[in-house]
Amino acid sequence: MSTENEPDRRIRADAQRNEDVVLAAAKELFATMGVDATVRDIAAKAGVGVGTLYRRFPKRSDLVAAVFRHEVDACAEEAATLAALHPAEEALALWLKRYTGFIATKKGLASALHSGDPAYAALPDYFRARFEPALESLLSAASATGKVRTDVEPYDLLRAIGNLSVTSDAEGTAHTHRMVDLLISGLRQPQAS
Amino acid sequence: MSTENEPDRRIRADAQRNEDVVLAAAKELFATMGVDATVRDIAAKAGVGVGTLYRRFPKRSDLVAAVFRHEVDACAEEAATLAALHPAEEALALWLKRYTGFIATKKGLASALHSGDPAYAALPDYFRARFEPALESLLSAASATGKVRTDVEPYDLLRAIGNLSVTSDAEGTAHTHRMVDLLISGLRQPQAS
DNA sequence: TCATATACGGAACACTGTTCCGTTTATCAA
DNA sequence: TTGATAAACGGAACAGTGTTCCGTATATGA
Repeated sequence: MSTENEPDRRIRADAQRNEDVVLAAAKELFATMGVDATVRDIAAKAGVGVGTLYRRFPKRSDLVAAVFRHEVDACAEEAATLAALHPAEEALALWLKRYTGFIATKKGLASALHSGDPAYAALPDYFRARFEPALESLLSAASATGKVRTDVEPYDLLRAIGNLSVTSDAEGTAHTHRMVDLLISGLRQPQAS
Repeated sequence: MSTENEPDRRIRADAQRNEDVVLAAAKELFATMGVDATVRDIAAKAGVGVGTLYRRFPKRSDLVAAVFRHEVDACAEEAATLAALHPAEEALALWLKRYTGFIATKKGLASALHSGDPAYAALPDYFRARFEPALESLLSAASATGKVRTDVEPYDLLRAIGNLSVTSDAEGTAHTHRMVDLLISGLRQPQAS
């Protein structure tokens, strides 16, 4: 229901190409200039007109949401990659660090998310739907090795890291990383209370 | 250093009057329409031109900050009033409820506060400077009656209520009030762990 | 009463997000 | 290969912000 696959009408090649290039430009500008980057700047960086951008993303917030979903996907998919390349326990730790990095880049979005804009209403669910299974599989694989505690709910862990990342000012990310390290080493003591 | 008192030049009477009326209009519009209320709307409601408004508040955010400080003052001053009218233990409980109500109206501001706008940078300190002594005196008076625990830091309590108030959606304020009630009754058990 | 520093009002400016529409182009059947 | 045409493109124009400017009005103190 999301992307039309029916043979009725295929999306035109140039349209698809422009959608990709706009997403890439938006992602980069959001990262460097913050979520307040201008629609005009994004269109210019993508090398398209604003009309083209608006055809695919009728509201500015649609573009923000699309970039967000893309980045959630990228981070979630890395769980499988890490699981394939590392021992379960290590993969878990590596992904949690990766996730912490992801959260750190979402400072600007946090306020937008709670802004009541209906365009963002679905994002929290998307966030959970993608991340919870990803962490779940890492966590259960790690638990199976016996070296990691088994009594931790994936969603609690996701939230805990999110809350630890709510720091007001500079030097905060260092603090966050120390606390997350603590959390990870806590995980490594199987079943201690 | 904040408001000129020196006899050099007194502020003109009409200017003072307009400042008051603008603040009142802004306070009401922020309450009813949210912090996104328009500068034009505020000026219109106050019955002044935008130029007049900008003379006193050079940035929109200055106006937001001024209203915020006014409301912090009002809430903080109520601590003394309640202390004069009620037994210490009761005054504490009443003020904490009042404070919870204050926090509830600051949803829209929360995102602005963390937005990095330098106009808001001083607000957290102002918040703490006004509220911490207010709660401190209520708390120590209540502790003196022996009916309230003595091992609670005022700032921790302020923050705890603030965090409890971070609810995502509807039905949230009911939940917040239940949790704050719990907190208050917890305070009433002297020195239990 | 008058000179003047101060303050006032609101048109105009700059910069947003968004819409509109004449022009261009990818697609596909003949 | 070639048209016909639906789809997509670009960017000027619109609407709604915050902010500035400046000619006019007025409170103040001598």
